Amino acid sequence: MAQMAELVGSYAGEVTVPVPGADSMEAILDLLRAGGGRITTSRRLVVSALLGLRGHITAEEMCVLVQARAPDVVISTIYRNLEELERLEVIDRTQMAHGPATYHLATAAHGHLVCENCGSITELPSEAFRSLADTARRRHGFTINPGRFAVTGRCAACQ
Amino acid sequence: MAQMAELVGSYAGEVTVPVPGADSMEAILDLLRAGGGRITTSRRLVVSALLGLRGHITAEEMCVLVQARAPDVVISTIYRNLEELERLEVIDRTQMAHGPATYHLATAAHGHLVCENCGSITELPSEAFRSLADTARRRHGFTINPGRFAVTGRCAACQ
DNA sequence: CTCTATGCAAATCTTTTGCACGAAC
DNA sequence: GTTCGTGCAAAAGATTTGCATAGAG
Repeated sequence: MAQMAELVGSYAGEVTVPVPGADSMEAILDLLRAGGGRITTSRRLVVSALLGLRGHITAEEMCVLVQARAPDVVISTIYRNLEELERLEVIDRTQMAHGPATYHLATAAHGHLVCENCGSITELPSEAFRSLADTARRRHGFTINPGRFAVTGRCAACQ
Repeated sequence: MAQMAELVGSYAGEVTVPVPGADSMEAILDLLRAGGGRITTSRRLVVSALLGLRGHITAEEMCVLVQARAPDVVISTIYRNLEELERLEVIDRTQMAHGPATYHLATAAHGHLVCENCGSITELPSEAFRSLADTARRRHGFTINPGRFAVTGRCAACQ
């Protein structure tokens, strides 16, 4: 998030296209509208909950939050809302070891993909490191620091 | 266990305890026997299937393989066998995005955890990078190279 | 008015669990 | 003989789907 601010800060303020993920209510609603989607109460509440969240959330937890303001919303609607937001790349879905999947805004970039060939840098959300971090901790008691190291490989252009 | 894995490289070849993962039929069966476990037909077949496998496998796929030789083995037994092998750290379990979890031998180490503080190096199985690799490819068309970069952080001793 | 999203209920898929019996040691 | 693992059946947990209707544009 801090890194993100740094990198984004070098642009002028004109950019309205959310890259890589939308992070404001209006930007996300516009994304939903873009493909003929409609803005419903449940969608507004789901997006609102996501924006007011620092971490991840399960579909069931989201359902509880949404139902606090719209009791009639049912969990299958929550799943459909989250599925659509994932399709739009507004959120990422992470399958937990045993329990349910968790969802989170796809904005905060913490890791970096560095191309061995052209040196280009691509930001990667910290959630992408969750599984790696879990394995390192569980098997070795090692705490990784995704913001500190570069993940090397070949970018799309240099394959 | 975690500490042992870190130190393995500095020992001479006398060590017979399989660290970090067992990779031969007898070594794994010994591990099962160690805690009072028993060697049954289904366990033998599950271990055999794992050893003759290059990649990952789901519980259901494993069940099919085992049933080819022992038709009466039921899938709950497969789950229990896999759970036990995971507990013994013979295999790793990876929860797939949507479908079922997959299991694979925890032997091949490809990545490295490097402690920022003491510089110690711990090997990490390439499977630990699966989720990271999938995200990088799916979202950015980027192919990571787990063997080439160091994952930094704090080791158990330097927390 | 048209077409999408929702509520509700049921289905599906994966994994877990209780229990009595059979097998390993 | 004791203890552990298995088969069977049922439960549990998470997610998806069909369908009629309400609601957004």
